[in-house]
Amino acid sequence: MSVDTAHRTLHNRVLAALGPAIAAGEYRPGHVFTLERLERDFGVSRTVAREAVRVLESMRLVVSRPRTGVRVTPAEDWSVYDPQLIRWRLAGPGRGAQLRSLTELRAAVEPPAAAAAARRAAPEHRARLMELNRSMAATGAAGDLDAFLRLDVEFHRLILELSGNEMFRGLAGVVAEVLAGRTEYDLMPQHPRPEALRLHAHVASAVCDGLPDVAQAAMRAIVDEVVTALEHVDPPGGTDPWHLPATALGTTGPG
Amino acid sequence: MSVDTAHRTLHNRVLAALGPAIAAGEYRPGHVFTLERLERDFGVSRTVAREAVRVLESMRLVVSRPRTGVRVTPAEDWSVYDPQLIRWRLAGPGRGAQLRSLTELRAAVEPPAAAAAARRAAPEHRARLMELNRSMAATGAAGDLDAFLRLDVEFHRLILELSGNEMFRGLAGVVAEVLAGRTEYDLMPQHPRPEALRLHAHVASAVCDGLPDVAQAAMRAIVDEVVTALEHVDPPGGTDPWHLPATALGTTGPG
DNA sequence: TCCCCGACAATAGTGATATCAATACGTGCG
DNA sequence: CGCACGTATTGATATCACTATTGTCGGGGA
Repeated sequence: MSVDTAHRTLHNRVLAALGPAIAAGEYRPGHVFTLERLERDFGVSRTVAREAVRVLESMRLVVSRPRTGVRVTPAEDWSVYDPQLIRWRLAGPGRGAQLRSLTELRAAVEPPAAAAAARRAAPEHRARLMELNRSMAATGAAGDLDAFLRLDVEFHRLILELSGNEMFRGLAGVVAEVLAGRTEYDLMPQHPRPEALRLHAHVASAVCDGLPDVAQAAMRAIVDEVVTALEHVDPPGGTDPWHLPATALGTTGPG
Repeated sequence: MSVDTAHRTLHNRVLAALGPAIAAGEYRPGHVFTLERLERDFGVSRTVAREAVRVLESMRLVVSRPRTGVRVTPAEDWSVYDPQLIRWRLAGPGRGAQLRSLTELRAAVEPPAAAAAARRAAPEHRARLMELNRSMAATGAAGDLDAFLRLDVEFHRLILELSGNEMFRGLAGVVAEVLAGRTEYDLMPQHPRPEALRLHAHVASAVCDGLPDVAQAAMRAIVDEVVTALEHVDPPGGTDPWHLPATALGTTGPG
């Protein structure tokens, strides 16, 4: 999207270099930068360096203290819900772990979100779900995976939005990233599995008809399938499934 | 907590004034500040004003553009998971809505987190749960609500940490705020309800014994009770339950 | 006459630099 | 062992030049 605006300013460019490096763990917790060092390394003024540090500080990646410098914070203190940090981690070596934890988060949130949507969504918005589902079926049958992904993302985003809960809605971007990550790593079959499509249809119609329990159960079936598939190919402590070829994984349906 | 560190720097003080005001909706989306205006209003230098704006920008409360100024963003674009923003909203008129949406989020996440804890927690950490639960029972019986709240918070925090999912763990602070908000507004009885305490015990022992389904069900009972109590006293579009006297609400157990 | 488009100028953020103040860490002395 | 002082580093200010954006104005075409 707004890649240009993201790098429009100098401090954003510093951030785009420093943030991912810290997020990737290239600097141990406790590592200390000095502003002067940042100025030299990035060839920027003190003003710019400090602005970058302020943003990093606001996501708790670093703390800045007089006489000490800018100290890297232990990862457990980071603001793990910061969209920018999520993106940085998804772009780095932590991608697998990040996608796994985000997938579990999805699995937790989307079923209740579907239930809430069935309970609270405005009537005029519910039909859009059915429409989306029809488009998904058509695009899936045609084998247009790109278009299908867009529709799948849109479907899940709409559920989260219709839930009427701003915290649920706030995860729309995360869900989009996870879905994109799945297809990117070939965890998606060439043609979406019919069963998964049917489950999406169930969610849509249950929300339309105002049946929270049905919507929740159908959505839970969707996300649980994704989670168990992930666990199955990735026993705790095992290798990173996102870096294995698709054939070794057994593809799963749309989520 | 670190109130001093939060206000240690000038830009943090500007932030502490501007952030809550924007979060409270005192400035309409589209409202424009100029840096010069901020300098004058807060009596700070341009550097400080800019640093504050950078942080606000990183939580997407504002966008800063040349020739335009610093424009307030529509609320639906805000980074609603930013801990600072959550705190600001909890401190303002949006407190009720914020607590409600956070409670629903809790209800979604904590049961799967309990299941994950039962599946993955390190053996040496599980006993601590039982210990905490015993303390809760003792403190609850003694009627020490403050100490009980601390233990309750600690209990739920531990579950989220033992889940082994960093996104779940990242909600520990949120859960603490919600629990504190509940007691603060007298939604808690003088003595915790025995049934709720028993449910907490069930969660603890199920996690200890590695029974994900039991842990999840018990935790779901805990949080569902809270959510339904909340819905019962606050039909959609109704008045704000957090501002009503406790007697009108019917108190509920620890959560 | 109206509308569209390009150029220009006003405006506010962006970036750089110099300088001083405040602070906290470490050392060494009492 | 504790306190004070030196100093390194951030915190804050002032001021400059640069740049991007937008609104406007004028010209030309429909």
